Amino acid sequence: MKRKLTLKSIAKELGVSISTVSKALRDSPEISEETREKIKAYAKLYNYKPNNIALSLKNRKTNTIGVIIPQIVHHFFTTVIYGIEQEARENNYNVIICLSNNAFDKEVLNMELLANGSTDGFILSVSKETMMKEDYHHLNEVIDQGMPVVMFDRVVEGIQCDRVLIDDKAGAKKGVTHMIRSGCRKIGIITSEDYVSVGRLRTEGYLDALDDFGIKADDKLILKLDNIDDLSDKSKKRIEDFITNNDLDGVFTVNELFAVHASRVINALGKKIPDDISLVCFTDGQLSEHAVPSLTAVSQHGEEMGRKAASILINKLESPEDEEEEYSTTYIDTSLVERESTKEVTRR
Amino acid sequence: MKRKLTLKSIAKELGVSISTVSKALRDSPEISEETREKIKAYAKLYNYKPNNIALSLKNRKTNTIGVIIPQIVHHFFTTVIYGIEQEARENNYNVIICLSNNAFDKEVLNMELLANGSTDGFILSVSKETMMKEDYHHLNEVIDQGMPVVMFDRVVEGIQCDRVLIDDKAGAKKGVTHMIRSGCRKIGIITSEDYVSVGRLRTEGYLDALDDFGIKADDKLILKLDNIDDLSDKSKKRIEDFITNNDLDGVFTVNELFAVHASRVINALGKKIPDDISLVCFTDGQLSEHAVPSLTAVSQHGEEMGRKAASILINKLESPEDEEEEYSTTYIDTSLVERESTKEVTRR
DNA sequence: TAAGAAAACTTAATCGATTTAGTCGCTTAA
DNA sequence: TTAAGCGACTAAATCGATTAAGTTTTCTTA
Repeated sequence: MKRKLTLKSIAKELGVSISTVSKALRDSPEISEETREKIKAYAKLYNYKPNNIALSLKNRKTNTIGVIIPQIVHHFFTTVIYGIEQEARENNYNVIICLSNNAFDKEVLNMELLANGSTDGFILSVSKETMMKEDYHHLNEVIDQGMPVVMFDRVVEGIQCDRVLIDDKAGAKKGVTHMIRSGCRKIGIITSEDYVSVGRLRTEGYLDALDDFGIKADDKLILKLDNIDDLSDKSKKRIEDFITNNDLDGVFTVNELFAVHASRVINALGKKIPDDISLVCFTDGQLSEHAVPSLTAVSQHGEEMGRKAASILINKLESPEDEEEEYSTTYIDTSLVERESTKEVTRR
Repeated sequence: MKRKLTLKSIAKELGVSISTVSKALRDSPEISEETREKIKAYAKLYNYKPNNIALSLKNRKTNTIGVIIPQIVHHFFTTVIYGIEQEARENNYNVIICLSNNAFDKEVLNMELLANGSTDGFILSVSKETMMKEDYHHLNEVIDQGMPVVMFDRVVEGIQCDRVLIDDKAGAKKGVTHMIRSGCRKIGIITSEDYVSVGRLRTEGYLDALDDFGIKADDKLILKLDNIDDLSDKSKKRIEDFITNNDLDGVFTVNELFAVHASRVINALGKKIPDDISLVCFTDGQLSEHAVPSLTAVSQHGEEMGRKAASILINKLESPEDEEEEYSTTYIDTSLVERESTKEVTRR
């Protein structure tokens, strides 16, 4: 096992000082052509690579972005990470990913951990528990220490940071509008409790769309489940009852999972999608694409979101410290992917 | 914006030396009770946390595991990461995740990057391109530098490292055996070209199962697609032809995607699952669970795999350096999840 | 030819922590 | 009386790199 090369070991081997080696490798004009070439040749031959940790310490800069997300086992987040990765790589940044598992304590722990020198800034989507607790001291702490934070998707108010959001309201409106245009008049929504911001906003979009077409909203047609990330047996049951007991001609859901189960229930009732009931969901993932029938979905463009968040963060990191602090909110547009679960809109 | 506390700033504030502060915080008996209490109180009040980067440099240990995977947008890998995360957290390690995107160059780049001081060891699943190229110099390099490596899922031979594998062959055999027991006699397999190890092994398991029941294998019933991670239009077409042109009563696929498309094709042909054709796939993910009909699947236990890989790596990292080097290969068992796409096995 | 400049290096400080090897004053035993 | 011993600290080296501030040595040039 050979030990890694360091400036010191190279210096010793070639009989020069450490700083000569360092300068030679960085093409300093202070070092003679001859010495420079010799050192560079040696370094190349033995594949010298500077130690990142030492550089981070010296420069007080890690060139690393910390990403904290509720859960990775979620297709949307994986696409966001992919976007962050891309943008980071292009700008010579690394990415450290930590999972909060939707738990407040773990989110706090992770942030403290990464804040102690491991990262220059954060990109995060707050956990559900944090949203319920409304305790953001960990966020304020790192911001206080001068680390920029960019929140995405699940954001909270009152924090000094940039925000990148899916335009949930407009997206939901887009989906529901499509259903109305294709002929639906009694559209139900399967959403989450209001404390999950995305649930609330998507519900608003749904109501907006109805309003635009002069359709009166009906509370009975709004089903609020308590967990947007899973599909518990209890939730399944509630979806079944919801669809069975309301004579709907369209169902909009705030995620794929709810939609897939709705599809199953509709099927079991002997009704046809989309002829009897249309189905549209928020989030365009594997399930929407491959379900039978495939689902018309509001696509979230997670990759673009990740790229945007990373680009904003890197920009903050590279701009002079004492610049006027301003925080932006960016909306990432959604698009509607039409598939088999909706009827065609006939345009005149 | 307040600057982070350092030992230096605390020392200055309290009028003692840096080493006194360090020792006091680590409860050294060298420091008097009184001084110790004073320093600890101050540190607690202002929430002092040591700088991880400095510690890493000093200790030549980062307590970080580098994970390199082909792609995160893949449910199986996300579960593995989850397992790694868990085990790492419990042992006070951090996890850095990097994506290779199935590209050789990026895999090399990532490893070099992380090897320069950022991590103590690696957990990786090699990219498809690396497997095709059979170029493993980047792996040998980090191993040469004394960094332990654990390979999982997609492993290659001839590298000095531990391995954690899904028992692909046994798993496939389990799935196919189940189909045979439930009455299938003409079973086709949709797999990948042989250079992808998991594809090859699963094909072997399929052949084994047939052999056990004295069913003669038929090359025409084996469809080898060239990309196991995606479902290209070309692959779709080949699946369609494969199912249409062979009068199968069972189809086994090496992943979910192939199965979902097979299901669609079978449906379109007007055949019933499982009455006319049974369907079993490797990998128990979202698609198998939520498809209609839901798919009987060979479950891979990714989380267990991740935990195991992390535990092996951490063990290596914590054991004395000069210990006899031995490399293990661990198989993670699979289990069969029976769902709607297969008939029940009638036992006598 | 001697002072000044330029070339080519080396020394040492620094980042933030740990740790070994001192230092200094005070007590205690021979 | 004095050296040894001890308690309570501090100084300095170290991890691996960068860089400002020296130090030589050689070359110009008045």
